[in-house]
Amino acid sequence: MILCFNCDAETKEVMDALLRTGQYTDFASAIACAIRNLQVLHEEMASKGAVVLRGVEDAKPSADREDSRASVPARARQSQQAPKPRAATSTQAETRVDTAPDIFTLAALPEDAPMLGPHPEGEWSSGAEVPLSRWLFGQYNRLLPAKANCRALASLLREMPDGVEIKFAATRISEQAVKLCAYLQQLDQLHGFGRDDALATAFPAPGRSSKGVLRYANHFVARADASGRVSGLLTGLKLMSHFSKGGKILLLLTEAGWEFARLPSPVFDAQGSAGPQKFSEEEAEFLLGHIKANVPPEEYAYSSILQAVAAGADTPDSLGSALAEKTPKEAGRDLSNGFIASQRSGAVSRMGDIGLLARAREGVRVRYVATARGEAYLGDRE
DNA sequence: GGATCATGTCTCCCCATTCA
DNA sequence: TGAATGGGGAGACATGATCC
Repeated sequence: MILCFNCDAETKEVMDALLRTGQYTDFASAIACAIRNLQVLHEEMASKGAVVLRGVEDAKPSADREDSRASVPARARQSQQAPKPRAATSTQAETRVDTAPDIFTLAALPEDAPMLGPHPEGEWSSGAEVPLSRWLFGQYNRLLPAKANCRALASLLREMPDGVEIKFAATRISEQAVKLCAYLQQLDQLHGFGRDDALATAFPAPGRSSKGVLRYANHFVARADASGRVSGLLTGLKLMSHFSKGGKILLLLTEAGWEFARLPSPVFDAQGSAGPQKFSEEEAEFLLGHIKANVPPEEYAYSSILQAVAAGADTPDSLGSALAEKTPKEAGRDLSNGFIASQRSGAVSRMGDIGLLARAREGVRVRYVATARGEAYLGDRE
């Protein structure tokens, strides 16, 4: 895109000086950076009434500083040393976020329900046996982003009550998700969460390639293909609905998406004291009930995996083989082992988030174990 | 400290579609 | 009709955890 604007000699000299620092490749990158900074200033001023610039030392997590260690529980102190944070970068080192960004908090939601979209018609009826290739895409590997994005979409609907344009929503929410990731990484470090439990998994890490942000936008918020077909985690879980108007695709929450967004979150609403739970009991029960009633592919995935595990297919390889053998085949399609592993791993991780299945590590090997909730889920179905 | 395993994330290739 | 583009999917690579 090409934009033109008038600029006086003094401003031109400032831009030349910025380019001479070597930190910007051209005028466009310097201007883009300036506009982003202006946006941050506006948001900070709107929400907090002031902007505080801090040095890198000040920006380190307080738990790392000697004077605040006494207030950190012993278990958490030990665990701070155990897990290594994801690839540290200069940007990450300077990022300190005490709370979830406003857009993900309960306070950002409209008081009354926004206009909601109809429950999307699905291809599969309740109780259908869904081929592995038609389950939710395995790279939708966590459910916490679904909560975050329902909140964020509800927040955007306050400003745009007639529907949020899909590209705007994807861009805006994924940018905010980078800040959320920084906050969640801090919580992971504080609580000593390893890979299986990390809250920040699936969110785009700050300071890394913009492709991670794009991936988050496409996979976890929404994207439309050339034919206008919308995909993504929220669509797959029927928490979001969409419609076309004036050549644009607009997004709305479904009733389930709105209800899910409204439930208090132990992660996003804790204001710096978030505990180790991803979902409250109420959130987990709500999501599970919604999936059982309204999302046949996910319901079938959960029950197939729980049945296979109960029958002894409780390792990654044996579970993959069992699923490939026992789930229906899609005509004219052979699945590679890699794709089966991706589908299996994604579904198992989502089940872990909702408390149906746990990974038990025995040395380097993993066994899948149904939790009490998982056994109850299977019992209810049979 | 190297090897191994499981999983998460990123990149690239192939193919279908669109455009000139 | 060939070039350009975009998306889906598979594989590559990175990371964390553990064993020996």
